[in-house]
Amino acid sequence: MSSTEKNHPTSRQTAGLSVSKKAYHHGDLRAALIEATRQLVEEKGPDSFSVSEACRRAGVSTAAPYKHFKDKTEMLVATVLEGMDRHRDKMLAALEGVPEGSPERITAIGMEYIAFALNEPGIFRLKFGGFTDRIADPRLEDGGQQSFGILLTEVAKCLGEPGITDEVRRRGFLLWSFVHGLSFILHDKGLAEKGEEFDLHTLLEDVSERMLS
Amino acid sequence: MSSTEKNHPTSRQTAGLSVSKKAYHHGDLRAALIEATRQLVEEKGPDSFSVSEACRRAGVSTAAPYKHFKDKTEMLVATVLEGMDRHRDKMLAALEGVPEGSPERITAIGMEYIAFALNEPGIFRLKFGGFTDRIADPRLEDGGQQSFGILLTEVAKCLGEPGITDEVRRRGFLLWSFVHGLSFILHDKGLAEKGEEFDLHTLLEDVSERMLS
DNA sequence: AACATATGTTAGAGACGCTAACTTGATGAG
DNA sequence: CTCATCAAGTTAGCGTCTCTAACATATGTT
Repeated sequence: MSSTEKNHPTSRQTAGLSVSKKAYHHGDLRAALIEATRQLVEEKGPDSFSVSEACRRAGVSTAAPYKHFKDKTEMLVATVLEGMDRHRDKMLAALEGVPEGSPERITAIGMEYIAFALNEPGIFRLKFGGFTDRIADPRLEDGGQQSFGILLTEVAKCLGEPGITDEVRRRGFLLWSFVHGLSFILHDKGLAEKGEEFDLHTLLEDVSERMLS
Repeated sequence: MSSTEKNHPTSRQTAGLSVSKKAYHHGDLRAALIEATRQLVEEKGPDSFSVSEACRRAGVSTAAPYKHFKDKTEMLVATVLEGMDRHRDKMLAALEGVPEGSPERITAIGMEYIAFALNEPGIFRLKFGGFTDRIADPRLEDGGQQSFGILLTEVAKCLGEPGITDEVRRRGFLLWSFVHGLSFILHDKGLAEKGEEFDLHTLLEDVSERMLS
């Protein structure tokens, strides 16, 4: 996993926030709290997460986070954003070496989408499970659009379209819906119940073909 | 509309018509609390829901619910179950008058699924957004299986298969994934953003045809 | 009428979110 | 080097929340 050491300035902030802060007492409490939050969200589930417990894990007082985050919600949002970054990077990495314009690129994105839901169910749920519904943060919106944009680009190439046409957008939307729903179902029921009944890769290939033909 | 619930001796009856239990102090506090919970979950969102506020709305003390529910989680689960009953009934009602074996029955189910996500986003999120992930309640499992079963029955008839064969299960699973994902996306982004870009009924017809052919 | 039980109440413990006020330590100016 | 400044931590405490314990009362059975 991401070995966030105290000396490494690994806290890559997304646009909009102040520049990287230097190490004072703790080192990089902001990053440490995000990591603690991520762990707890995975271990106990997003509903059972508490700021206090994250503080205990980070070894600071319960008031410390409020020097870095406005409130609990912003702390979770920051953790979600960090997860979205990783998710996007992994999807892009999954495209490496796969021939341009091949439908296999679509399934590669889908497989990575599903993998994220299964490997990081807590973050997946925070990102897509409705937690962000009532939060108006442009960074959340941008992250989602970026992921969708990656898919649309591949769909356009697969269909031989010159760019993001209406037809591309429509097909992409259908594919996105399917993969999104499939991820949720697998996330809910677990790989054991449904992942063994159907081979995921075959399933994705099947759907990609149906949607792109 | 009958609640098909088998009760253990302590908890008598869910809300509904066949109230074999007479009115004591309140009348039917259990049903009142479920209704208050449902309202609050829709108004404030599941995350902001508190038992205390439901008590205020029902006009009882904050300790009263614990005579009817083990804890906050069970109170929310009861509310979700009530919503699942309504959801299932509405899906069945949507099939009335639609010719047997026609793919229109598939789209009718899908439209009702989506309608639930849009009309009752709070309950939808509680049911599918991961809240029930760590809760092992057979009634939750049964409810989901029932809805899936309705779809599978229609898929079998559409494909002309004798029963729930492996192929039916596979096609149904694909359709379910798509509708599930579509509901989530519309739930997230709202009908304004995506529902205007694409006509939902046409979208569903399109996908049904692709999946069933 | 008397009793047992279901259903409500008040009081309070313990956890949590968050704020106010104080303390500490790194940094840069002179 | 000294010191003022300010970021980043601390403790103390308020209000709210979940849930329990102990008590009070309605119901309906006998």
